[in-house]
Amino acid sequence: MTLTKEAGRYGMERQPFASAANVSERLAQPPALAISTVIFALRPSEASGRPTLWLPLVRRIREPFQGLWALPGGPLTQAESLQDAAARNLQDTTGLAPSYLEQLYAFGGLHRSPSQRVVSIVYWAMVQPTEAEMAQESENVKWFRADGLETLAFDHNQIVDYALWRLRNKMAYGPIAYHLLGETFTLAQVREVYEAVLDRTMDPANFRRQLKQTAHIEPTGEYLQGGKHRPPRLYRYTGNIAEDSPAPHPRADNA
Amino acid sequence: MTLTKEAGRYGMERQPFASAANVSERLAQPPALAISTVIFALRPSEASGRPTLWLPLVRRIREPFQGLWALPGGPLTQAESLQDAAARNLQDTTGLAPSYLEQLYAFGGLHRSPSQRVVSIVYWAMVQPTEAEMAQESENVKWFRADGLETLAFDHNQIVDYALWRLRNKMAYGPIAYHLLGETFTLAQVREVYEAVLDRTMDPANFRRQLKQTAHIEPTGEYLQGGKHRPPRLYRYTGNIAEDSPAPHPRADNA
DNA sequence: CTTAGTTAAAGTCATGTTGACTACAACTGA
DNA sequence: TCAGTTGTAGTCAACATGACTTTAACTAAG
Repeated sequence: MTLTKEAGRYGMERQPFASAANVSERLAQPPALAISTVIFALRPSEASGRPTLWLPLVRRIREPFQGLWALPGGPLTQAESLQDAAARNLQDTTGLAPSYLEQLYAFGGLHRSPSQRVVSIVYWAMVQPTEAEMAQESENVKWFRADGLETLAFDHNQIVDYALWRLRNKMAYGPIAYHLLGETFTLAQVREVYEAVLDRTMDPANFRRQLKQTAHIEPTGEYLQGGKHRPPRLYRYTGNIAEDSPAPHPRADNA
Repeated sequence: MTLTKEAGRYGMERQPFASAANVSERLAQPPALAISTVIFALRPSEASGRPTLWLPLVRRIREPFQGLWALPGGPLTQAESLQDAAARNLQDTTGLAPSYLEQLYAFGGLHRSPSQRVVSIVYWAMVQPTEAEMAQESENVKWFRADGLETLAFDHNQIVDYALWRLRNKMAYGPIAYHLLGETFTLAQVREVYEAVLDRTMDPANFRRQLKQTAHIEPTGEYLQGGKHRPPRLYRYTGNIAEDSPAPHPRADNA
């Protein structure tokens, strides 16, 4: 089982190893370090009216990729941790507070940006659709449907795809779905989130049974009024997001 | 559901957001970027003789933390991707080829290093115990048991703990265990890996049944000779590591 | 007031998986 | 030949899952 055989498995490019002698040369021009954030929120689809995934993008106002849409991001400030930087991006872009925030991946390919080499540490977040209704669209900030995106700047299409993949993976287990909803919600709304993200219908009865067993939710005692039919019971999330599994390391960012 | 309430959930530190005006100031002194690798391998325990997890550490030969043990790592070369840099660390340190290599996490706390701020992109790897028997110990490179480590340099204890947590998590599902073994192995050896990493005994009969159903292995037709008892059948791993779930994005590092 | 229509909510049943356990086979060494 | 050990297969109850049925609660039309 040689290295060459193994290399194909995890996509490592074979390449002669640099000698340890030219350390000074390596440090000559360190790569730029950027923080970006993939922000997911729920919005009713124009067509069906059912909730679907959306994310905000910003328009590039300079080269490279001027005019194209890109993930919100920027350089890392000296005074802020990685997670703080991601949260600040989110605040600057949408004006919303993140209901969930987690590191996605560090992208460090050699040719992600045409001129200088850029290493991007990307976070992904979820915001609740309640406050402000995510209204803060402008000339250079716009919300897009998460699936079927047009061509974005840099490798941001791949990054969004990866974030979507991880969102779906985390959704399958763990109670993250609640962070796309408001403070209170009906069980049908939770199911709609699962159906939208995982892209398949689920039996309402079985879904209810499973939720009551595993997830930490409790009825508020109130009911959602205003509908045309029997008003559904409202619930509240009571669990702690830090114990999701598989999940990121709690406080891994703080040191 | 305010930001303050939410902040406690994922451990984000509340902090005034920097204004967008002082971008030039931010770029004045960019953080240093380092690549480190947590390398796991299987070794028989001195006491019980059963296989346990070990990892190689290097001694710091300069300040800060001079004399303490640390994860192998170094700066990022301009010409190599993040994963290549991690693989080079592994090669320089152990001389072994990685059987598995995956990004762990980007650690970017403000005070990880006393003097300059350092952002570390950490990978974790698994090597097979066969070739070279991991013999390459020296004055400044030594193997340690993964549990019960002494105090390491920087925040490397936390990083190792996180890597262990993720290894256990990945082991529970997915067929990564084979990457700690050689090309051929017995089912009992696989079970011993699970027992060592997950730290609990497993029923041999049930373990066999599950493996045959899910994991992709096939008998080689040969048997392991030399034991005192009935010779066990030898197996070979036939699956593709890229389809593990949950897993890192295939080729996320290449762009 | 009655009834049709819709949704919430709970229950039923067959199927598959899991963990604990038993039984048998194969081999070594005394 | 026998005792001891390990590989291998099978059984069984407990449990979770998916598909489905049934009842309850409510609105709106007639």
